[in-house]
Amino acid sequence: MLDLKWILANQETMAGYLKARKHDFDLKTLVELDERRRKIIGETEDLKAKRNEGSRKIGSAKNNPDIDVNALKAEIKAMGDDIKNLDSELAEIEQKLHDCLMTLPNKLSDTTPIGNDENDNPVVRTWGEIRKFDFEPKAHWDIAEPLGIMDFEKGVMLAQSRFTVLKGLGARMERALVNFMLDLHTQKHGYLEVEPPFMVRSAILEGTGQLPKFAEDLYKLQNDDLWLIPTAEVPLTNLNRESILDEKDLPLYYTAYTPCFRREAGSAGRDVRGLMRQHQFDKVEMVKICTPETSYDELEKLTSNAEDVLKILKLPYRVVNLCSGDIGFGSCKTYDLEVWLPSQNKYREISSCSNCEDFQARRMNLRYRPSDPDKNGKIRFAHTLNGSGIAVGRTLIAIIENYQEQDGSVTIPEALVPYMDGLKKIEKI
RNA sequence: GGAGAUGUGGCCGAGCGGUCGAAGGCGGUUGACUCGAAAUCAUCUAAGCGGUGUUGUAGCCGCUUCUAGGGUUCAAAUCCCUACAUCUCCGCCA
Repeated sequence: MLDLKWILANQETMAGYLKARKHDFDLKTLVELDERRRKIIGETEDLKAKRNEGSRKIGSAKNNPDIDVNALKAEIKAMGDDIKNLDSELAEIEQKLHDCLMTLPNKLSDTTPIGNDENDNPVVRTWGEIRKFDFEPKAHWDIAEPLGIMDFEKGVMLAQSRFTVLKGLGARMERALVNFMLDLHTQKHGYLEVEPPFMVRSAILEGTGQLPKFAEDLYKLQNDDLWLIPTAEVPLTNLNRESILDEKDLPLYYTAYTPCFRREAGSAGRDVRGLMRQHQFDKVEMVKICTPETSYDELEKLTSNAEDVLKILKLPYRVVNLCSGDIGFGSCKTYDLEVWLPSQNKYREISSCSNCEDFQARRMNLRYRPSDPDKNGKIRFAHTLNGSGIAVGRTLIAIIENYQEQDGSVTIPEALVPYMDGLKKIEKI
């Protein structure tokens, strides 16, 4: 959510952002709603001021028998209906205004390039040597199934398509990757490990921006106001919602491993084979809460924290800066990390690191008290950032494909060996 | 699931129909003392919205907010109802 006052004062800028995002939005309605709102506030507040004054008079009439209390009561009571009507009209308008604001996307950073789609995302940097195979590299499903570490049919049998069963060393490596990533972020990068609920209330999803606009992407429980989380960003960012933090306690760094649940509505036909696009997948997430002054530096650090995972695993990747047409609803600036997949002969997204500035903080009323009262004594909204650190299933894919051998075995990356009980290779038994 | 108690500002905690946006304490601010620090003393210290005003964010006026949503009343933190949460006891359960 953006500051209504800011939007009204910068309508052209906002319209520019919307155009760059290719996002339809009727700013005029917003302006009109606000005008009506102010008008009614003026009327209702005048009436209330009169009412309060009258009530105060009655209160003081105890020691002043000259005042006709009954007449005053009748007079004030008569105003009650008007106030009630105006208040309910106001509530209706404010609800509409709020609904409207909640569907408005975030601003854009000056450093977010203008573009139409993923083809316009500039590459910021590339890391690692792409391995030259002296055989035709296979797709991960053609390697994993014969090894007995992934079972796609069983996933479908138990649930539906886009579910997979990991078995044996496949399941083991998934768990090893989670531990490796969490250890890295907690021990080397200074994050606090968190295990949050995997289900959250609607208001929590509104806080991070998944609701109200993207309900069709989420799994909702039938009998409760609870949804399965699509990412740990949701519970982590909301951890400090509706509170006022002290600047001296910032920045806050959180990391969590959680499964993520996504309906993948609208992605029918894409990545239907393999582990690439699942309804349920594991992810280690990083979230930061910080001051506006530091949030872009924190984004660089956050991104490099995610890159470290790939560097240590020696997986070639590149970093792209998402353009205005590709960036997410709630983000001002996003770096995507794309890992090299030999079978597809291209880079594929494995992490997404975003600075949401105060967009989410406004939605969840997450604020902080600046420590320097001379400069910025007022309570301000914090900035929030999130990034995958990183998607575990896709890391498994990347390892299997990049570390595959001609005989169908998979070498285990050196850094992961200690997490695999010293095992160096996954082979056919 | 059953019974009872509780839910107040950044935090703790009083208040139980009007003069309460709310005592007191902690924390924080500024000043005094000090070479400096600690201690002590004094001072200020809730947020949102609307208006006015300065135009870079002061001040002033008003409205709202004491878990949330309803209700009673001229008037509610205070009374009533509902929901949610916390604590205690019982039941159930991993």
